[in-house]
Amino acid sequence: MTLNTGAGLKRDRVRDFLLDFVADMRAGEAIPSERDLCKELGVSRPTLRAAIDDLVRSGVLVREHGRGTFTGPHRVTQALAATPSGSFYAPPAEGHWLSRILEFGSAPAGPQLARRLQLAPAALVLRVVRLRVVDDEPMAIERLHLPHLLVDGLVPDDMESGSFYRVLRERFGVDVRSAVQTIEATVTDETEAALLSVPEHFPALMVERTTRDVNGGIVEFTRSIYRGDRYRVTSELHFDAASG
Amino acid sequence: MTLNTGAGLKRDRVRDFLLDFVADMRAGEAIPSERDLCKELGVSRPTLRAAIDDLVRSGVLVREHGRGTFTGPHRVTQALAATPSGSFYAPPAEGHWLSRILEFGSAPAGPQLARRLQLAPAALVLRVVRLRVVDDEPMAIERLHLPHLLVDGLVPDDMESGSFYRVLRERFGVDVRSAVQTIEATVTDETEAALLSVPEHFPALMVERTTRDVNGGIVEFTRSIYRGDRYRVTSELHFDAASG
DNA sequence: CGGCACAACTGGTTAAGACCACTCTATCCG
DNA sequence: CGGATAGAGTGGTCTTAACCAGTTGTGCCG
Repeated sequence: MTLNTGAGLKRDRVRDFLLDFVADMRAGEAIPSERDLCKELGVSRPTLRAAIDDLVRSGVLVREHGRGTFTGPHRVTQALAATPSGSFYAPPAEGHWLSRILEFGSAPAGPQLARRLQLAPAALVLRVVRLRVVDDEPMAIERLHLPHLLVDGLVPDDMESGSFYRVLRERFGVDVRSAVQTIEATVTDETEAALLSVPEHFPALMVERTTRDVNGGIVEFTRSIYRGDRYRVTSELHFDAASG
Repeated sequence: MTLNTGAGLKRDRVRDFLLDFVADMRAGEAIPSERDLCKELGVSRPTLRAAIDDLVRSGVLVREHGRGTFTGPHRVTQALAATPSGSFYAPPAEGHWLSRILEFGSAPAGPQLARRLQLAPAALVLRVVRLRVVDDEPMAIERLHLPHLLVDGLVPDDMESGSFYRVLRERFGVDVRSAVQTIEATVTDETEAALLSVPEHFPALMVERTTRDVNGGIVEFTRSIYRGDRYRVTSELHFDAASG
């Protein structure tokens, strides 16, 4: 167990060594302790930690304070192959989609939300935060905001499974018609990373969506964080003659 | 010039101090040297560097080896406000869009590209790599691949400015009609970071696009990297009665 | 007067060691 | 027998102290 004597930064050589070392381990297995690795590789702990930092950032390793450092729960390459393509609105039937409700309650809109939902700032808004899970793998965090008046009587169970839009239509007579969404690149913050089981600063998509009903009234404003390694957005576009 | 004595990690306090310090500086201005800051703040250099690392990762500061550390060329909040919304196909007329051609040449397709473009692996493919620039700020890296047969005689100048799709139509009789694109979250690698003037591992959108002409033939396969702080994708969606 | 070399910066990397915070386990005491 | 506790092991943070590698300006020498 020794380091390549090749050129390059020591930190990078340590990183590459660890990458090889980890390659034929199963997910979630522990690697040797930092102090042991230092002795075996003949590098200082800061150097070793810098190498591990890289691998933690890229999701290969996961640290647990007081317990050890473990191989990541998944490989990114595997993850990419499993990515469900399709629109955000019609997730593929494959896999067991579930929602874990993290937050459910009403409060006054406040200035920002009031503008987004075109309500008075004092109007009540139902705020729901849910974790979307497919086959026991967290996929996304959705933060939904709906005018409370529109969905009075909605209970958390309504959002645990099945189609929320169907519930809106059948129970509340709200007929969703159109949406404007913006997609942008971001990275996870601490809270999001923990919920999605990915490292902090992991690539992610932030999607903001404003949905309107048939009358043009705003039904919801939703801000979601999707895991970058599990989600891709596919869309088809058509051009008319004037485009260029 | 001294540190808050508040609780929390020293690294975080240094980071917050620098954030304040930088707040009323102009873009591109130099901050004091690391050694000076250490003395003035009473922290060790690794601690200071860890704090600076955070700010470099988030784009607030930019390091230049041998020269110094500078405030980022932009503020993220400013950048978000200036983000051009709209489709990828009709960038707003505002701002001076330019392209810097980085690569321009033909080569055999090879197996992967052949599949993407539905060509024989030995067929020639024109590969163009260009940096899209708006108002002197790099925005995106586009890697285009076109069947060489389709665009024989295309020169780099054709892609420097104006609409590439118009050139295709007027010069080569290629009438672009539809495209399928996928968007996913990623972070910049070393090369991309350098070209886009952002830190490595900066949030970015990767967009893959396959474009077809009126006859259904494949015109191009393009893989682009867009700066996450400068680009957002907005789309409008309409539901029919069956959706849910 | 001009070009080249050196010196004095800058950030970049690595080392060795100390101490803190958290987790787990094994042992001791009730 | 069971629960509390101490200790050993883990990662987390911070310090001091070098040396390496680029950049830039100054001053000497041709």
